[in-house]
Amino acid sequence: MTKALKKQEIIDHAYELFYDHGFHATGVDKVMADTGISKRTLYKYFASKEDLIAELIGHYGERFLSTAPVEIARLSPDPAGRVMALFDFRKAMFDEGSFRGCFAISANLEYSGRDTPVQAASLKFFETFLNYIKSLCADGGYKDPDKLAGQVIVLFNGAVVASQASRSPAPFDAAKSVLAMLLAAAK
Amino acid sequence: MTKALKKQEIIDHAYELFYDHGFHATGVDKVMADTGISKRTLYKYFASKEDLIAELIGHYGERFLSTAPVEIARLSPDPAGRVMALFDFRKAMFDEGSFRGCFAISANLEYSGRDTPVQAASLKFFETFLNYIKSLCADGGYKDPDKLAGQVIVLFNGAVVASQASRSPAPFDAAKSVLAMLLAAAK
DNA sequence: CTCAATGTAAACAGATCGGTTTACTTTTAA
DNA sequence: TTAAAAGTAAACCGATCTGTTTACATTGAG
Repeated sequence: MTKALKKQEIIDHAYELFYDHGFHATGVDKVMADTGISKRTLYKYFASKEDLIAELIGHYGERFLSTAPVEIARLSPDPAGRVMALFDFRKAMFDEGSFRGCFAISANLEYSGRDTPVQAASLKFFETFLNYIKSLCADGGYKDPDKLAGQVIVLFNGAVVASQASRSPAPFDAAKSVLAMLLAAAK
Repeated sequence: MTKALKKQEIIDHAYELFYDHGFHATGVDKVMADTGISKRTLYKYFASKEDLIAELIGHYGERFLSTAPVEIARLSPDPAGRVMALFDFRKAMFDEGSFRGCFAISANLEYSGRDTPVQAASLKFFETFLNYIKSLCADGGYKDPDKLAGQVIVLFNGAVVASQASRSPAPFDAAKSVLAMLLAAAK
């Protein structure tokens, strides 16, 4: 097995464990056991637990960018409808139980207040995500797409967090009703 | 010192520690040492660490309800302006560095996916908070205050989380601009 | 004054934490 | 074939985790 594959294997297992059980609550021993590797190997690929988590956030971002745009374009062939489709996309994942909240938000809050690689990685993700929303707004032909994107991301984060906390996709409906107004005004 | 005072002392110290350093990252030993009590005393007042955290969420809610309405009424003598004043109230705390995110959201996310007293307590807080927003909407004379409150809380949570993650009050401005539209439409 | 309640300090339990290191085996590529 | 690279298992480090228990001191109300 090549280096890259081994590393990817660690990432895949660690990603699921941290996502499901939290960051401080999941020890590196669990990651080792789950992946089936020794501690030495783990620390050959990652300098520290926090560095591993930072890389996982990058992995989360890449996964999002490689799946969301395709699915969103499928949901709305019309570019103008894709901002709304972003919300439908996430809501659908909540409905089917495959969305467990935003990995980057969860990581950021759990390491909140400190300066760690985790903070840097999550801030980078937020920037990437905001840029994606900006592109959706611009391509949709909306006025002042940068300002609109800033409003949309707040709405989106609120829906994600509330859905995760309440284990219900209902907050997405409230968010979508606000978004509809926002989009109508920016048409 | 009476029972109630002793318990309150534990709560006060534990509240600060968990707020600043996170829940799993803060051990009960730290709470003991900081409060200046023995482990036996701690476990006399609280059955477990998770029960302690659940009570802290209740404490967070009480603290909010005993301070926010007063300050918000001061910020906006006109009831119609108090929904917006809620956002100004929190934004001001971010500006002065005294707001560290929502205690209940942080706790809920860190214990996400499991069924603990922490979940129950945070859900109860969200309900209390939503009811407060509903009362602000109703007293402000807005149409369909229950629906409006559901939209407002999503917006609010999004601003809180984004501010905490980015350590900037800027998301509150985006949220406020959306809220202004929302309130205008519900006038 | 006395006795029960409340507190303390500290040992103990068994487990886990992140991280390093040693000794040995397997794989892989020249 | 051989030597380097990469892997393993496991001991070790010092610290921490939640929670229980024991033995003793303080306190306060009747």
